[in-house]
Formats: sequence, C-alpha cells, structure tokens
Amino acid sequence: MSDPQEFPFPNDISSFDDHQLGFFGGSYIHGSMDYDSLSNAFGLSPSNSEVFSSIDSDQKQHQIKAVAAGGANASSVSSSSTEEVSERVDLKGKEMKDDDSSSKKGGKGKKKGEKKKKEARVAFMTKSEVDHLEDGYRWRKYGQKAVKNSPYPRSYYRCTTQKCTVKKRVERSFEDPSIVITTYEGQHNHHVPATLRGHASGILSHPLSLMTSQGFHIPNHQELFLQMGGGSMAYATPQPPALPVSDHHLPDYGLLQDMMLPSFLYKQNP
DNA sequence: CGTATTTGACCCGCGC
DNA sequence: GCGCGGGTCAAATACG
Repeated sequence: MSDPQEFPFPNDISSFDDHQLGFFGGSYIHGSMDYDSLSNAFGLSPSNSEVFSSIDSDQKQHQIKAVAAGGANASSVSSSSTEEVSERVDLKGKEMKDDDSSSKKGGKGKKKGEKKKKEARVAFMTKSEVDHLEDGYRWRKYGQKAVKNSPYPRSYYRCTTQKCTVKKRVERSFEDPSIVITTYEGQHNHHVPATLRGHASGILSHPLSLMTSQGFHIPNHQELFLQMGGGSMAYATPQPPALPVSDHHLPDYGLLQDMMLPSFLYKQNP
C-alpha cells in the first residue's frame, strides 16, 4: 500500500531493444561448468553483487531496466548463491516434527540457527497462454498466493523428485496476462524423468533447454529471462533463439547453475 | 486406491 | 512493537 506504483515486473518489455536482447541468440555457454568456473570466466567474485545485490520486489524493475540499458555492465551480477538448498528436502519426511514442540500447524522447517540462504533464482518471462510450462521436470504444487499489485495469483511448485530441492514460482505479469514469469530456485540434482524427456525430445529450442540440456518445451513465442539471487540479472528473448544446439556435447544433468551463467555476462561488447 | 491439487492457517522477515 | 506481505505446511478434496 505504500508503493502503488511499483511494478513487480517490467511491463514495458518493449523497452528492450533487439541488440540488447540479441545476446541470447548469439552465443551460449557450454553448460558444463560450475559456478566457480563460470564466475572466474566472467571475472566475478563468488559473492560479488554490486548493482543488483539487493533485489527485491520493487527493485525488480530497476534491475531489469538496468540490464537493458547497461547491457554488458550487467555483468556485475554474480551467481554466487551456491548456498545449499538447505535441508528442506526432508520436509516430506516431516523432520521438523520434534524440537520446539510448537505443536501449531505451522511448524515450519526454519530453525533458529537457520540463516537466510540466498538461493540462486532464475526467472523466465515467457509469453505463453499456459501458466505451467513444461520444462521436463515433474512439479508438485504446494501453494498459491495472491500477488500484491497483481490480479493474478502466484503458484508455488516443488520438484517432486526426492532429494531435489528445486522450487519454482509461476505467476503472470499483471500488465501482460500473456506473459508468464517462472522463477526457478535451486538446482536439480537428478536427471529428467525419461518419460518427460521423450516428450520434449527434439524440441530443444529454448535457452533453458540448451543450458540445462533438458529439452525445455516451450509452447512458443517470446521469452524473457532474468535472474535474481546473490546477484541479479535479466535476459530477454523476444524471438525464438535459433540455438546451435548440439545434443552430443550436452551433459545429461540439468543444473540450473549451468544455465544461470548467460553468455552476455562475459561477452556482450568488444 | 494412490497421487496431485486446492486452500486456509501459520510463520518469518522487514518496514514503519 | 506492530502490521503487512511473502512463503510454506498440511488437511481436505479432486482426479486418474
């Protein structure tokens, strides 16, 4: 109520110019490196977050605009948030039952010693009619909340694979209902279900599919991609990037960490 | 019958 | 210190 004008997301997507968006259709990372390797490649510090260090609700638009306007300067972002995804994995096993004895329903897994884990977050803005894009993984919805300045609700998903702590948030842009924002948090530590892989076979035409090598199946249309986390970045793909995807050198393990290091970070301008 | 989704309640961090 | 907003849990329900 204090920020009636804040926008959860840039409604002015048109602000992105072709050349600024082009970085996605130009070069890609190999997707076989680690945070450190990539960080080094980009000359980034493990925990160096400058311009976008503190990304938050109302600052999202700023970061995005900054990237769009700064282009190469956006490289200040870092994907350092390699913090473990925490032990929330055990939630299914109901680990937090003991201790505290709050007995209240909201036992939560947050322990007192638990510090804020800056999990790497990657957000994709995809122009699609379907809110739940098929990414090759199996997700289970565990919650839904209304977004403050948006008539559209936000859905919370979690990877159903045991031991996989990856979470996903899906919401629509309140300005452009046709745009779906999918935010991934964490990294998959397992393969993509074979069944789903077959489903998306041969479709590798999405940035995420290349970087994750999972075969992202996006219905079609524009896709914007921005990352938030220890640092933050944003990408945008106004057009289907013709990926020079060569399946032979793509690792089978799809880790978000691989895809979160966009080529534009280290190669945008001469 | 088993699994996924829905939905209200609860908890936590942060801003005022 | 209080209130708000965001995020998560878990029981109930829907669906195959």
